Amino acid sequence: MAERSRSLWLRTTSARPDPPLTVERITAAAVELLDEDDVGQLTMRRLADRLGVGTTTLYWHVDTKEDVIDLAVDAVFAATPPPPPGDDWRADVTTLLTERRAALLRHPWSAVMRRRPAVGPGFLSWMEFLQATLTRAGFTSRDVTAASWVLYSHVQGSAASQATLRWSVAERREGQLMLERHSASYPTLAAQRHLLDDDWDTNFALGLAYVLDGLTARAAAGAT
Amino acid sequence: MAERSRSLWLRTTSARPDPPLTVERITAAAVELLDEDDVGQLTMRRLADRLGVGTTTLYWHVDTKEDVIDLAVDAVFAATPPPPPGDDWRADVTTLLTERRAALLRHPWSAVMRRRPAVGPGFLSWMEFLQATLTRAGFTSRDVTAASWVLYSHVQGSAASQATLRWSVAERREGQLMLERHSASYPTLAAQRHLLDDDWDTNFALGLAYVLDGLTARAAAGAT
DNA sequence: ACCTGAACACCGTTCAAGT
DNA sequence: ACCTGAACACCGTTCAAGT
Repeated sequence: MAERSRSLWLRTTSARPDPPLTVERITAAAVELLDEDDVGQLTMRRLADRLGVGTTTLYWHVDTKEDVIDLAVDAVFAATPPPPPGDDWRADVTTLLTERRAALLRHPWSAVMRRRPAVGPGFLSWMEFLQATLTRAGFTSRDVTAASWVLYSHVQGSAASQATLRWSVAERREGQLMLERHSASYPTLAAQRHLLDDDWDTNFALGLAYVLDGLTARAAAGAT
Repeated sequence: MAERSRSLWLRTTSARPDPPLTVERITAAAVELLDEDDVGQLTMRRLADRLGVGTTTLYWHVDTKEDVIDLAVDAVFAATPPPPPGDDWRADVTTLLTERRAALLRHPWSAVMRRRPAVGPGFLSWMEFLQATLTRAGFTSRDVTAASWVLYSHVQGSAASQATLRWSVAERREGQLMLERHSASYPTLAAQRHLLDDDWDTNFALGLAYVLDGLTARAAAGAT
C-alpha cells in the first residue's frame, strides 16, 4: 500500500512534469522572459523552450506573437489592481498613478513597448477606476475623458523616459560635453544640466500636480 | 563638341544613377519607407533596395538598424523647427506642441516607436525651445524640467494613443458590446462611450490647458 | 482537443573581398 | 573611402501529421 502510493507519486511527477499549457502560463512565462532581458529578446522559440513545449504548440493557444505581448502588457496592469476608493479624489488618483508607475519601473519593457493600450481586462479595470474617480469628483464627461488620457500619458511617458534615458556614466559625461560644445544652439539645455541626469520622482510628482491643479481650477471655474 | 557633351551626359547618368550614399539619403529613404506601411516593415534589405545599393553597403554608413530608426525619429523632429518666439509663453508652447502633434500624426510610427527620445539635433532643438520659453516665462529650473517632460509625454502619448486606437467600425461596435456585457465591471466606461471613439483634438487641447493652468497657478503661488 | 517536427520565407549582421 | 555577395545564426508562422 505504501509501496503503491509512492510509485503513484513517482509516476505522476514523471508523466506530467508540467501543468497543461494555458494562456495564463504563456503570459506568465512571457513576463518572466521580458523581465530578464529588457532588450525585448522575447522569442516564440525561447518562450516555448521555457515552457517545455514545442514552438508550434504556442500557436494553438495564441494567434500571434503580438498577442503574447498584449497579454504580457495587460498582465502588468492586472498586477496592481486599483486601491479601494477613498473620499479624496486627488488622493485616489495619486495612489493609482503612483502604484502604476512602480509597476512600470519594475517591468520597464511594458512602458517602452508603446503598442495599442491593449484593451484587456487589466487596462480596462485601471481606466474604469480612474474615470469613476473623476466622475465621482464631479467633472464633466469631457473633462473626465481628457484628464484620464493626460494622466495615462504622464505615467507611461514618465516611466518610459526614465527607463530609456538611463545612461552610463561615460555617456552622461560625453553627452554633457556635447551640449556644452554646442551651447550656442542649446544654451538652456547646456546651462541647466538636467536633461541627462534627472530626478524622475520629482518630475513625476510635479507633473501630476500641474494636471490635478489645472483640473481643479477648471472645475472651480464651472466650465462646460 | 555637341556630340561629346551629349555622350558625357549619357555616360554620367548611367554611371552615377544615384547621388552618393549618405546618412541623409538613408534617413530620407527610411522615413519614406516607414510612412508607406505603418507596421514598421522597415528592413535593411528593403531600405538598401530603395536606395539602389547592396544591403551590406548600409553598414558602412550606419552601425545598426537601431541607428536608422533613431535617425528617422529625429528627422521628424527636425521637420518642424521651433517657431520664432513671441511674447506670450503660453502661445509659444501651444504652437510648438500643436505643430509637433501635426508632425506625429503625419508620421504615426514616430509616435508609436517609443524608443529613447533619441537625443539627436532635432530633439535637442525642440527641447531647447521648450525649456527656453518656460525659463523666459520665469519658472524655476525644477518646474521647467518637470513641465517640459509632462508636455513631451502629452504630445507623444496623445498622438500615439490616437494612432493605435484607430479601430475599424466592426471593432468599435464589438468593443462597445463587450463593455456593455461587462458593465458590472466597467460601469463608467460602458456608460461614457468615449473610450473607443473619441475626439482627440479636444483631448489634446484640454490636456494641454490643464498642464498650463497648473503651471501658471504654481508660478502665481510663488513656489520653490 | 492538444501537441509535434520539418519547412518556408524571411530577418540583422559579419566577413573577406573587390575598386 | 566606399561598395559588394555569400554566408551565419537566427526569426515568426504554416502545414501535414500525430495522439
